[in-house]
Amino acid sequence: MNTVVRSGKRIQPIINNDILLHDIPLFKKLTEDEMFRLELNSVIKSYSKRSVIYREGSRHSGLYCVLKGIVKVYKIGGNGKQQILRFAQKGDLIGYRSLLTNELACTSAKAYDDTVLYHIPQHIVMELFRQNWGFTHETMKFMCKELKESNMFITDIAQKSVRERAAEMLLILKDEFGIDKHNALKITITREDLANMVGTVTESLIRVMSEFRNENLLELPGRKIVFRDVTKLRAIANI
Amino acid sequence: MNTVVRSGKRIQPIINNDILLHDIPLFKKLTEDEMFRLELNSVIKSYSKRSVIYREGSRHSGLYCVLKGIVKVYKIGGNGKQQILRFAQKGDLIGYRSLLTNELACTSAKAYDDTVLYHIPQHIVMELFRQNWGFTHETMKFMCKELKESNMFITDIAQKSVRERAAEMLLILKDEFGIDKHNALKITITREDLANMVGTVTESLIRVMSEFRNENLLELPGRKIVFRDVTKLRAIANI
DNA sequence: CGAACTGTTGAGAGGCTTCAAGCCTAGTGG
DNA sequence: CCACTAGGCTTGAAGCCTCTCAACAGTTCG
Repeated sequence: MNTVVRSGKRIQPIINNDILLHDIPLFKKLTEDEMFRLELNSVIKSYSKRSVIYREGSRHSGLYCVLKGIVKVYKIGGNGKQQILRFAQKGDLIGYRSLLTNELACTSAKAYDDTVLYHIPQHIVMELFRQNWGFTHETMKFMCKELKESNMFITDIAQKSVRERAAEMLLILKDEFGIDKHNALKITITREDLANMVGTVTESLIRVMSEFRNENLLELPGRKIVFRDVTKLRAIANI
Repeated sequence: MNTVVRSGKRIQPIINNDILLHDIPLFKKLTEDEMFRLELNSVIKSYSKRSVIYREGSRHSGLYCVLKGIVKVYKIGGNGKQQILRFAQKGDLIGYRSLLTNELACTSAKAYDDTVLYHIPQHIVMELFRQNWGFTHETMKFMCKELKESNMFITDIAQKSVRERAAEMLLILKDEFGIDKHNALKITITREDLANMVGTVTESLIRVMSEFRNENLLELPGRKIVFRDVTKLRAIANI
């Protein structure tokens, strides 16, 4: 049974049994030997909330896999405004684009929670790609998922109103991060970040959220977002 | 020297020396044997202008590579409006997403010109992926290019004005399809399609184009688009 | 406890869409 | 070859959605 305890260059003492590589579909494709070589060469890095993992325009040679926490992946527009492209969580890959193309990063990534990443150096990833098709295929499927979501998002942002997009984004967050027993979204997100996901300004997003509250679709106690009528939200989102 | 003349199932007589597989970077990665097997199993398909190649929601088992012509890849939004995601031309791949994930197509593709495609059946592509890392890597790099462009486009469409996006899109078309000796865009594109690329309605796009003409940045004789001041356009695009 | 950040609401301006009407042009059929 | 017609192109007017600017309340954290 492989656990990160076997990891060669364990630099952080955070690792415990909550975090197991074999929980992650991608790594299930590896043989015991490959796994051993991987762990011998990879590094587990932890990031405290709000710390930057990499920045647009920087070079980072390797692949990151999220083991724990949430990573915000975003781009800065011409006017300095953030556009959030996705939130990556356990099992998700980040930084693979510049790995494959040897270009500079075209996005930035920031820890949204206290986050633990698995960093695999470029030559190891490339070696695995060469020798293990299952691993490569799994990575390609992940890329496809992102492409599909990008295509959907481009169409939405070009054609839907802020109200529709906001409803849709709330439902996406609900699907990705889940809700607790009180129907409250598990991820805590600021209004500004929600606006930066939806592709609008904070004030507009707040206005729409207030509408949703007045229509009894949401409750908004403090920073929580509680779902009260998912069916109607889905109708508004027009998915 | 491999040419398509060697192709096994040559169903169309269109093939001539203009179209050579070895012109395409992706296929340069294949060995002579792989190339032979590829040509033995693949089909060259031709599509007349405006004919549909595949439709959103359909299943198409295989990979298409554009040999000649231009393919419009788009998505239909909730209101029935097209959002153009990209134009594929010689050497570009289409339809690889559903190939890798075994899902239904999430976009539609239509021949924009008289177009010739190379269709490789799924099992052959998968076989090549397994055995030839160069081929796989080339494909992954292509996917990365699309992801990068998607990320940029999402940020632009969320943050820039129609005027800025229109200028940028014209410059992108100029880079991708080139201009003739009179500085006219080589691709002929309707105002509606331009609007569907930019993510706006036809009327708004036309108004912006008229502005550009009045500011001596463009000439618009008939259906042509002639560039007169690329520098200023670039400034407006705010890249 | 106070500073800095986040959330909220209002008012006003402006960009973009919608609807409507007419012109142009490319392709078709007689 | 020409007339015709459908589809593409263009402009105007009106109104709505969204953004901007501003002020203030609430919250968090050192």
